[in-house]
Amino acid sequence: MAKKDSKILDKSTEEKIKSAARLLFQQKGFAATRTRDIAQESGINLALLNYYFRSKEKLFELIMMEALTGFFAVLKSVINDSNSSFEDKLDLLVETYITRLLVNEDIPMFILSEIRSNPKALLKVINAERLMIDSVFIHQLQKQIEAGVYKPIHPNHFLMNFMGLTVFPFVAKPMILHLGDGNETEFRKHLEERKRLIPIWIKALLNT
Amino acid sequence: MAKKDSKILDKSTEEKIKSAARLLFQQKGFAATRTRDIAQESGINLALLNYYFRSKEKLFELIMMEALTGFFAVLKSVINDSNSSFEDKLDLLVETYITRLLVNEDIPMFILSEIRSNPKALLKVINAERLMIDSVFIHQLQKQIEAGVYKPIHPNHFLMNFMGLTVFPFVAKPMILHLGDGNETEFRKHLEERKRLIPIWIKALLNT
DNA sequence: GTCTATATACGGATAGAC
DNA sequence: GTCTATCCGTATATAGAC
Repeated sequence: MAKKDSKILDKSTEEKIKSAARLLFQQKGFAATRTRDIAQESGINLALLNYYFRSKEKLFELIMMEALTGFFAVLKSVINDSNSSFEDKLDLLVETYITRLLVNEDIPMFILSEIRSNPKALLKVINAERLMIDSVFIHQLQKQIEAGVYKPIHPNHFLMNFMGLTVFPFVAKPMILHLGDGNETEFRKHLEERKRLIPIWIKALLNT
Repeated sequence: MAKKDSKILDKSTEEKIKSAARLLFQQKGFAATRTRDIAQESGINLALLNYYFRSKEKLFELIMMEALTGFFAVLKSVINDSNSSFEDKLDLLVETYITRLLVNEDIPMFILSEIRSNPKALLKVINAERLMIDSVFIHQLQKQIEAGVYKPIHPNHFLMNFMGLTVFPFVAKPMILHLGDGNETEFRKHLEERKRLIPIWIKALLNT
């Protein structure tokens, strides 16, 4: 934001450090990541890390903040749009998230595992609690249930099912590859298929 | 195994250390856990940790090994039992895992996040790859599909759906509590309900 | 087996030259 | 802004008395 007027496309030092930090923090978590490794990975010197970001912790908070806001930006914009139907939102959410996660597979594990050690981090970014449960999305679901389109279900179950089907494969990828017959490419192919399948499945669950 | 002849029920020092280590490693992961904290938590002295387990790493490997074998013991015994039907296995697996995880909620996150940094750890314990995909359980599913009882589905999708619905809530608990209306007790109540619901849902998916 | 004291290494952070 | 050299706290591990 500050010094982004540079006409050159080369990443600034600051950006190089952030990229490396993102990579390492997301792969290994805060505690297992060494600032020295971040420095090396970004091709700069260790001292510059502190010069730009003051401390490992500050740098981490920045990365986590950006990951969280990025992750929830989509969600927030979609689930409270009153111009689209429940079914539209369902399609859009699944499609958008799987697409994004396929280019950045480590995000869910990163967020979930780090939040476990520091749950307050969530509060800063998603100031609104009950973000999902109070959304237009869920209200529309309840309308549909009242109208008899779907069978009754508790919103929390719906939430668990929806997220479970969509993001769990990314969290459990190593295990799934090991238990199943999967190689990397098979895995990605299945995830692509799930963009289409999950909305269908979710509706099936809502009719059961 | 070695010195378990003690007639006293008090936990041995070795066992006290292991309990504390289990607690801390599972909550915070390997890198964020300090051996000093394990010592303090178990009420013994730091030196004893190395006396019994040689190093932090060795202790961790032991804890992880036990977690993995515990986690997969159930799975292995159930999925290759040829005397029970596909549907029986489904019920039993969901019931067993939710029950166990409700008393030890950190296990899935612990396994999944540590495996990410060290995927080879899996190989040691689950020497058999394709454990799931080559099981009687999955073969029975395919028989049912051939018989027209269920619609075709790729085993990997089935695996992702099954695990996603069952274990994801435990992995994402903090997020789910935050996004939903959940307090701790609601959460547990929903998980109890899911013992009954998930098998029904899975069958619904298999008919879609 | 259990403790206190300590060796040793490592990782985060800064001083200061350029 | 960027580097090298270094400080200093902390964490693992061990020595050695009891």
